[in-house]
Amino acid sequence: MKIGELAKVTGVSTSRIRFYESHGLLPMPLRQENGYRVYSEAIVSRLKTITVSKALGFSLSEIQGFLPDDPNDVIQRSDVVSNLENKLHQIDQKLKELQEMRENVSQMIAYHKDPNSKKC
Amino acid sequence: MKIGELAKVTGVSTSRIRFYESHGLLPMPLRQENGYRVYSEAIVSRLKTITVSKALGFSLSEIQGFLPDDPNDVIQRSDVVSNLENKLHQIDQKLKELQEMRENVSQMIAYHKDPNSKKC
DNA sequence: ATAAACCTTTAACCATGGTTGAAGGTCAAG
DNA sequence: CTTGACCTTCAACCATGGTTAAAGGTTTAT
Repeated sequence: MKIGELAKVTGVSTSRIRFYESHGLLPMPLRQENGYRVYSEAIVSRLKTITVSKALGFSLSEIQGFLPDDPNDVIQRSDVVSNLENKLHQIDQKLKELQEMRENVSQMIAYHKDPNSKKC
Repeated sequence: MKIGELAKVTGVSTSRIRFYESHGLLPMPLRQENGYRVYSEAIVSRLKTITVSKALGFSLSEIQGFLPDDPNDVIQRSDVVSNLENKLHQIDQKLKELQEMRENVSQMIAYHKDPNSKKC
């Protein structure tokens, strides 16, 4: 498929696809004779993974860190596992921070609803 | 106090203080004859509020939204509460997503450790 | 054959949240 | 009176995550 179709099926704009490619999140695709990019199906799920990860608050460089270099490489086991375990650790860290944030905001709400209860 | 001292007591750089001022988060301070900014104590807690709010994940425009225009004014309760409740909702949403991602990554690790167990 | 719809690259622009530097004024100490 | 530590403004720069425009080539349909 060409870039326009990939954009359509993934909901990611063509400019963004090229942006991701230039920043190393997507591999350099094959080209047609005329220079048009040609994509395989593998790229669709990779792009979706990027989109989901972004929505979860991961930066592009974080995403780059845990995606395999080659979207066809499902199994570079040791690398992938250590990358994923690393990522899991980061997720747990982020969860902890977010939970602390929730606690703080929650307390701020309580305070503002009843300022007499406690000083902040 | 002058800007340097304010920076020292709040831990916020002078450039950042001027940046906040130019972006409406801090009111235009009085000036000495020579043009130097002069701050009162009230600005210290406002700056600290900004710092804490930022740490809680609020953007500068969100913070601007719930800080009173005049740092001597008491923050309007209803505004703050609804802003905070909104933020709490966003945090809960993000927590949910992050927990889902944790689950996914966790499963990916299990898969890569034992590829025969299940297809992904 | 010509328009539209597609593709290419490079460069500039946008917002966010600042920092850094240049060019200069002011103030206190030696 | 000069040095250093402050202060001023304004403009440029940085990273992040893109979009938009310019200038052009290709493909498809009428």
